Amino acid sequence: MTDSVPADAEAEIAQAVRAALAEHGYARLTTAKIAAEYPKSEAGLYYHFDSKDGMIAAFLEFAAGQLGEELADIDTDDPETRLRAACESLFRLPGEEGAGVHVAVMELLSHAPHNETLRGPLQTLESATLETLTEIVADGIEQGTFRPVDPEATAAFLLAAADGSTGFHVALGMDVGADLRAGWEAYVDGLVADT
Amino acid sequence: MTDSVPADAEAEIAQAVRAALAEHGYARLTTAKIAAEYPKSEAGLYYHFDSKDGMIAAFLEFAAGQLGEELADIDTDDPETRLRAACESLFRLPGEEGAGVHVAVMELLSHAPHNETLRGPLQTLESATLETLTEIVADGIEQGTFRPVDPEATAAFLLAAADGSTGFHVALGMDVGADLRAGWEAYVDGLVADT
DNA sequence: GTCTATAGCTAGATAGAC
DNA sequence: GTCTATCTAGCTATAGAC
Repeated sequence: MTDSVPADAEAEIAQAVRAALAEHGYARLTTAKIAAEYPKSEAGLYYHFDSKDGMIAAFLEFAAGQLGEELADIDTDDPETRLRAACESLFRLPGEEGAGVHVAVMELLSHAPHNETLRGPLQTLESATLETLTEIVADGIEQGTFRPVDPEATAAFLLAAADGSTGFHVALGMDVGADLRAGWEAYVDGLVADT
Repeated sequence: MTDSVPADAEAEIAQAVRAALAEHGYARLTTAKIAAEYPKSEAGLYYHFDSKDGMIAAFLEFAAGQLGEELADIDTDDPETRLRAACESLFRLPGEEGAGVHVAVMELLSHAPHNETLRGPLQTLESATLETLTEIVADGIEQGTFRPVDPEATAAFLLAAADGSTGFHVALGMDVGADLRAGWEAYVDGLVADT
């Protein structure tokens, strides 16, 4: 309970990776840039990790934990409320607090086919999110809140839209933000059963 | 009309960039790898372009042209048919013909916030696609085929889902492919006005 | 555990012959 | 226009002092 700020070294490095990734992007990420976001030296990184990829994997584990907690912390049993809260979290725009993680994950995701080390942690992260969304939708159908859609397909489509909105948004700028929000809200509206 | 195979050098290099990008990913893309997909030497690349970024920008222009043509070639006036054809094209899975372009664009898209040179061409490409989708939806509403949704929001959401499905899919493997297809088909079904 | 220094390598880009 | 050879910078990772 004493990890208020001085977290352990590995967690600090995971944070440094997140910061460096958000600022420079994966393609330009270097251990020197990670060290620049880390209070200690570049060589110090290698005391805690064997390689740069190891540091990135540590960040992914941290990100998976944070996203999982965020989704788990939604404090309601109502499927519609839960789904809307999950969307708020997944569609969070760059610039809003916590969005750096999405941009960073998105970068790594697009590089996953070419990097075996990152593929595992990324699959874990995406699968967990997908499962949570599927559960929410399935619950909603069972309770009669949602129409009897295909839960897997709905969750996959929604998560794809969330992942895509991050990249799409950073490329085009803020002016699509409102459209994207209107888009997912309308999608969720369409799931709700007509009473 | 003699450009059947021996296209001009710049087009050949754009193709080499596409191939190298698909195989190695943006983060590991080097001029040596581009040259490996190019019939001539690495130094030859620099006779036609000033920098590696220039070569990538040339690929993006080529990709924009190809995607634009693909969408323009949809040979019908029926908005529903056009939208479904556009989705077939945008949601094309890795492995299917022509999908390499989507993966490559997706990689570059995620790096756009950190690279000014690529941002312009990418914005052009995504804006053009967005505009086409918006038009199709707006036409459909006007003709009474689609419900009176927000065309901009619908197009943005759909394009985000398409962009995301590429990255999402390559990270998780083929088993979400069917869910993603079911997802976008259900979404389009939901747009069609009840007669 | 953390540092400075640096080894060893590979990248992007250029020089100059042909 | 295309080549081979190479320059210089910047990268990952390690050595060895403290």
